[in-house]
Amino acid sequence: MLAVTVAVERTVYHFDEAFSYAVPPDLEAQAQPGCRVLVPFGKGNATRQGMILSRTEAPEASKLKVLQAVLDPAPLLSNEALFAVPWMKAHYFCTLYEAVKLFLPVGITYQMRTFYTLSAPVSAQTFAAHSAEEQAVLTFLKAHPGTEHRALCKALSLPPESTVLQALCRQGLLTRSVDPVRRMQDATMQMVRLLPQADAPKLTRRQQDVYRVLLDVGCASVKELCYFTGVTPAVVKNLCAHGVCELYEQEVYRSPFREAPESEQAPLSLSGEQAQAFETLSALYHAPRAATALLYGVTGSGKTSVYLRLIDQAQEEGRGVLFLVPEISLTPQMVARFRARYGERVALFHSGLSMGERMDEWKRVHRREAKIVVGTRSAVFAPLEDIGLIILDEEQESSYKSEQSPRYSAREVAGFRSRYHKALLLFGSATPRLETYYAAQQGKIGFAKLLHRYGDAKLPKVEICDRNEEYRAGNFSILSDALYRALLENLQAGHQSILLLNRRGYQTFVSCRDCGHVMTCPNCSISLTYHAANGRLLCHYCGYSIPFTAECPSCHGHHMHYAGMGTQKAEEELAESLPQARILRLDTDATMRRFAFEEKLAQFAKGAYDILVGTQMVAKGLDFENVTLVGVLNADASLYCEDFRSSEETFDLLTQVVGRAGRGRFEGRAFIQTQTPENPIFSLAARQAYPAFYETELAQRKLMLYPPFSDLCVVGFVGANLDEVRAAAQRFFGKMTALAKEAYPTLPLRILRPCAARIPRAGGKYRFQILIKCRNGTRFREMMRQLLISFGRDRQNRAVTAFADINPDTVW
DNA sequence: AGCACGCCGACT
DNA sequence: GTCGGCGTGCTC
Repeated sequence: MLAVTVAVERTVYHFDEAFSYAVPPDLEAQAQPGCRVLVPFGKGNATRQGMILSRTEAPEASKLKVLQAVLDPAPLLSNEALFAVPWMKAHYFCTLYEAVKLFLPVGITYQMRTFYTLSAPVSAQTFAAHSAEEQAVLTFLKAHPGTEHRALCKALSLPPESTVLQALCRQGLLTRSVDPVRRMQDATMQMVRLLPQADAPKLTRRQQDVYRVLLDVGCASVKELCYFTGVTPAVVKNLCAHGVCELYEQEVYRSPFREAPESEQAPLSLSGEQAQAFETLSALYHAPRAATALLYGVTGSGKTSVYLRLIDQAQEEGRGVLFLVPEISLTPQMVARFRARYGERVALFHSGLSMGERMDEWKRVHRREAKIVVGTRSAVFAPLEDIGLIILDEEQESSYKSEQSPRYSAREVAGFRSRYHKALLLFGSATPRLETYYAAQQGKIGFAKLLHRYGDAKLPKVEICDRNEEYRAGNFSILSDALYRALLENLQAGHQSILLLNRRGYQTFVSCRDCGHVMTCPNCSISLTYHAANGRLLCHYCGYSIPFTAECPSCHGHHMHYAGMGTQKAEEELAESLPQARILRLDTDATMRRFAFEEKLAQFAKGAYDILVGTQMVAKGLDFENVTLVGVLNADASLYCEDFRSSEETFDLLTQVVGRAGRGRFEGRAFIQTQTPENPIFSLAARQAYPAFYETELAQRKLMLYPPFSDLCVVGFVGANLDEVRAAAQRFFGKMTALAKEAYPTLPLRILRPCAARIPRAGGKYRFQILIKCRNGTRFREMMRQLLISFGRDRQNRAVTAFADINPDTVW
């Protein structure tokens, strides 16, 4: 007897597995792995969706439940995806179906909807025996059989908690059916074509116009035909009625591209250094095995040209390409460049697409009509076959890691796919993560370098401004004297400026305005966070805390300071000190619509503004000729936040923002405002000296046992009651230490005690965490799986949910 | 997460 | 003597 294993939707991690179902004979042919199905599940045998993972043989006597229906005529998931699903579950502690969903566009999902119909005509006697409300339901359903639950409630304005429908079903008057409904239909276009035997009888003038065009082209969309001939659709319809032509539907794609591609096949000319990098990477691309490589290229060295040359090559050989970018660098210019070069072969995926656009781009890739996928994190799941090349541009970006369940890393998933396809996985960056550069240096992955700016453009001159001096002198403005003067000069010279307000981790750390001393944890080399609730400074890595005092422990001054600053306030202050300047403010926050953002940037490019103030987003990717001055208002904000990656992120940010100035013919200047000018990170970033930064930072990581010398695993606990959350975390900690000792004595582990999360309360729920320094291997993940399952099964933890995240990119 | 089974208190 | 409260346990 044929059986299938099925990933069932809406299961919970601690009882999730591939469930087996018997396949009735009539579904045997259709029940293929990769097809969605409906299955009975649980005590009540409620219908649920599932995904067939594999076909197996079940013993004749087994009492399996039976598959109800197969929803897809052909598999939606490839063998690769089916293979990846259990892999995702093991790595990211999600359910099988959660993993399945990542591979599908949302629009393609079915929703289970309840429909009501009258079981039989209702006699007048029965009708009269019911309440007014019930009578309304019966009357409505007589007129509109098969009405969906929500529509019915809306039409009769029934309250959501109403039990009228249930009651009528119980009495046998109504029949309820639960059916799957596609969330998003295929888009179609109405087309018209000439019928073969059509000899034109007497036609009106307008009909003749249409007929003549159709003779020419054979078929056309009704819309276009009407536009072309200047008639209304009625004329076309009439023509069809005369048997001259016929209407039909054709599927069309909802496209995220606003314009047709302008074909431009500019030949790529590579510099000697670029050509050499290309040769190195090309050799890895052609290797018979999967390969990983780092393309380390200083800002402005032209990494993109190398990428494009590699993509050309993969295209010529007919292999698929996955090009991933962080959200912020997916600019319209970049998309246009890809479109111009590769036309319709490019599919685009990013968060700004509508559900329909996303689904249709997915379909184009699934049908092999597009072989180049460009997109952000989730594009890593695109249904590409025969991948030859995967590129992760700006690989250090934290947007490659999902912060919601399933907490996958696009880097790792890309690694999985490159191994499956024996493809080249290429990481590109001017400031790679330490882990990646380390692997390249150790020879674990390929290494190509671009050490010179293209065309030998000069780096801007960088000045580091010591804010402490000025604070002591009473200048608490957001602008240091030097930066203020430079802005003024730039304004008078008619050049533009960019100011970065570093908001990552701002307002969390405490520092002294007199001497610049930053309060850090003695155990973790991480800055302490001020908690107003108990008036203490806290370390979220180890739980260390001290009472907050107004006195600086270093200089005994009394100007301890922990306030942050928003872009809005910065803009106001700026307008006050430079009233003649036209200021543009840009926020990363999703509050701003996509178009508004693009529009404003275009205006800035045209010179409608003098100064651009913004957050992280202004630091990366923007390329304006006339920008000759860049200022970082608060370089420290991201530096002393409680994350071991803060140095790396700050270095990245500063390097990028400094690279924004002087990209055109004018020489650029950059100003970095800081309270800790003695920190070597500033002069290193000013010189774009990544290798030197890498050496110092690597030594730190080794000392503190941080990546690449270990992996970090965060176990998070969430619940409405603080005591219960704390107790649950404590129990987990106890179980884990015991299990580690008994069952995994050889596993390298350091389990830190439970403590409140960095954001201890969010969405009305309390959050605790346990931090573990570990080795992310099969055995560690197996141990974590056991712990999470037993946690979920323990009655005591009912009010608390737990999750695990290995190597999260941002502190929770 | 749902859903049913089961064992105690307020009603016909 | 029955309806239904929610505590408990299972999900092919």
